[in-house]
Amino acid sequence: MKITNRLSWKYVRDEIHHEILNGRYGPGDRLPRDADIANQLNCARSTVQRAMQDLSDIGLVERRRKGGTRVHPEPVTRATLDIPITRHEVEKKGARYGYQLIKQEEMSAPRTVLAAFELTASVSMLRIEALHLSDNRPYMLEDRWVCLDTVPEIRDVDLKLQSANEWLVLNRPYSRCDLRFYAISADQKMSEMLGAKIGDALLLIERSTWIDEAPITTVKTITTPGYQLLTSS
Amino acid sequence: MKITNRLSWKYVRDEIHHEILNGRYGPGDRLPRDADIANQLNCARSTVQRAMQDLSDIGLVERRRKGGTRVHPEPVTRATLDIPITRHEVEKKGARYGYQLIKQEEMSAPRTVLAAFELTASVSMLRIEALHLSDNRPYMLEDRWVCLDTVPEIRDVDLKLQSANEWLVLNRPYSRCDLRFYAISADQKMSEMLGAKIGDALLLIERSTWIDEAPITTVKTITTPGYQLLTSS
DNA sequence: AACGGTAATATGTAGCTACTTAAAATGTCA
DNA sequence: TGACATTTTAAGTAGCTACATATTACCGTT
Repeated sequence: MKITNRLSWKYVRDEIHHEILNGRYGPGDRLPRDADIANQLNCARSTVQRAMQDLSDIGLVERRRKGGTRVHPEPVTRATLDIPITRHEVEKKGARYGYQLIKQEEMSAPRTVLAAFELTASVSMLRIEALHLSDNRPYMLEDRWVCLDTVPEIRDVDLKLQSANEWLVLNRPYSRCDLRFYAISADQKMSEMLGAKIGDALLLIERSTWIDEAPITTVKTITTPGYQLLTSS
Repeated sequence: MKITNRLSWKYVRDEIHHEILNGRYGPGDRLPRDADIANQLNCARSTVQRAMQDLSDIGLVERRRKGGTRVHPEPVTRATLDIPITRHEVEKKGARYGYQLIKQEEMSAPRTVLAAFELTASVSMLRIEALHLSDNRPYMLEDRWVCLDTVPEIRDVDLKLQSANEWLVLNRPYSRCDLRFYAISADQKMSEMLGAKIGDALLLIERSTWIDEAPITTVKTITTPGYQLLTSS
């Protein structure tokens, strides 16, 4: 006959969430103190704390010491994106993954690349161009720069066999990652590589990673026409 | 002389993170049990639990009851995007925000819109076209559908004064939000509205929201040429 | 009224215990 | 050997206490 009369913190979280959804509390409104909510719901303060922390994480409420908790006055749509290794992305769709190394050369990084890393002095990098394939059709074009100071071992990797994308993700975890999304028109070269028409609108994903303060890699991922990026949740 | 010899869970988290970054544990490797780590670092298991939970949230490790903790075997790049109310976005850049209602009409939702909500039967919706301005220049074109069953009050809102974007976000919190990003070429109408050239590549953000199971709104946000979406962190 | 120091207070964190639960590992029987 | 039941294990959760810390709020001085 022992029913679980303990409240889970998720229950508490959803309870508060509903009160906000129902309009009981609107943007900017202050919520009761954790202790009062705990008392009201007959649970421990730590349970309310966990619930509130979660609501704070998703951007629904704002919490400050002594200031209390209030509904976020400027609601934002917060979304989580998962960007997998390209090979996994293709294989998850049930397609056969393929990969072509187009170019690989050591050279000094141009200004635009240095800018992505917030660097001023020039450094030596490995430039890699590669094409990812799905069922033998072009899927993604990647234009990558790898910092040789930070990742000298990349010189010894045979990038004809394994993509730099995969090697780096598996062997060089990062501590910081900046992402940037925008649209570009396919130029002559891109259209050839991707099997698109010149002028086609393409989604471009730019990603730069660091390990602590040291730059690892920056890559422009150019997708085929019609490619869509979806949120994970 | 009382120095804080207690370890914060963030310290523990970073400690474990570093061990993964340093290659001590690679993708797929199993980490010690929480209790052992706690013992080793001389802290409580609950502290390790919090640290691990965080590492699990960012997708670095995978945890399962009895199975233990292991480094995620297929590392993903997990990013968080914040999409603010358009007016706030413009004002944060120091520009003056403007807004124009282009069209507003009640009609039955077309198939594409129903699809976004995973609906089959047709429902009555309010279609809204509007243009957001930054310093009197076009900034974003929004093409929106609002479900009148779920949000009948929208009929009484003067959308010439306040954008549906802002009214909805402030008054209609959602419990589910799907996002979709892709690139399109500007057609005749878009180019006129946004002051772009026909064929320009534009980033399109599609967003659909629900409250519980009920659809609220779906909107296509068409940005001006060169618009970039950045991660928040 | 402006300023500055101090007290009050709500959240944040750490540690402990006790119990729950999912799932892996093991054992049992056909 | 394979299918199924049982045990064991490691993470997950809840509750409590104690203390830390960031602000706000208050009060007294000028």
